[in-house]
Amino acid sequence: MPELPEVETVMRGLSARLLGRTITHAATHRPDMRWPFPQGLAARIQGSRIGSFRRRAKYILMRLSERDGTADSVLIHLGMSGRMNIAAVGANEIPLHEHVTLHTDDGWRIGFVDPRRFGSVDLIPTAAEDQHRLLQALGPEPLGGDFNAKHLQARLAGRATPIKAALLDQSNVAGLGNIYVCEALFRASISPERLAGSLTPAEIKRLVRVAKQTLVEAIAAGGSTLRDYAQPDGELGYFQHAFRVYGRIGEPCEHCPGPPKCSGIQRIVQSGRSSFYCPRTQR
DNA sequence: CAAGAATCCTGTCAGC
DNA sequence: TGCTGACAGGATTCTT
Repeated sequence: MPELPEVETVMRGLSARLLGRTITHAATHRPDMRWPFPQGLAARIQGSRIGSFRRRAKYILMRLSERDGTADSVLIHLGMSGRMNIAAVGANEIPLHEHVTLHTDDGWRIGFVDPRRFGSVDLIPTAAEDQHRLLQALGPEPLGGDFNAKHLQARLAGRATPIKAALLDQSNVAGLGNIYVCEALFRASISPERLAGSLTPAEIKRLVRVAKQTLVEAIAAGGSTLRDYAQPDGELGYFQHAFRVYGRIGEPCEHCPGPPKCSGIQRIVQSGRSSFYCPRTQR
């Protein structure tokens, strides 16, 4: 899925096109994705003006202007394969795997496409956004000041789980996914198999620094384009060209001579997910 | 409680 | 070509 940099990029794309527009028509094309859509979703957002956008972890919050004394936010998660298509209003047929469609007063059609349907859409009161069950247990934003060595140290202390899994745990830090955890661990020269509680203060400090750095660079690149991710306007992110270990099995890492002197980047499976790392430089 | 596995779903690609 | 199995950016829920 889209991890934090991709979600941030999608949110910026939506914001550029939709801010201040009115939703003239909304429709759902099935009753659910990861979870059932809230009752009357389409009818409840139809006629609303889009006031602002916010990202929290890998969630997008589209805030609607006040109606009948309360303001609601549309909570969107892109799951693994979710995409937002923005196009000029054209043919009437619904593209394959488009589950929600919005139309704006200035003639744009926004389609939420998600083949695997791990994504979700909910409608919640803006005033209670962070109390939502999906947001309530999230850890700090990785790019915020609250994600620092002291915080991470406290969260990792005594933990017997691999650091890889600890960083994917959204209650420790919210927004890192498989790619950026692999990349951050490489940059910090820490093996994904190290037990979380065994990291030294110096390593934790380094990890926090390079994780932020990786995300900042990825956002600047417009995210990473793998199979099916694209920005709302169809632009492709290009951070995938900057991957140092992700998907690069057998290649030498940037510090190593590579085969035959060194077997290069390896792939292992940890809690069902691929970890890519260099066993020689990551200890 | 904590850690790991199973689960939801579809598409794509490698190998035979 | 067509079939099969592995794998994919996530995160909850179920087992041990």
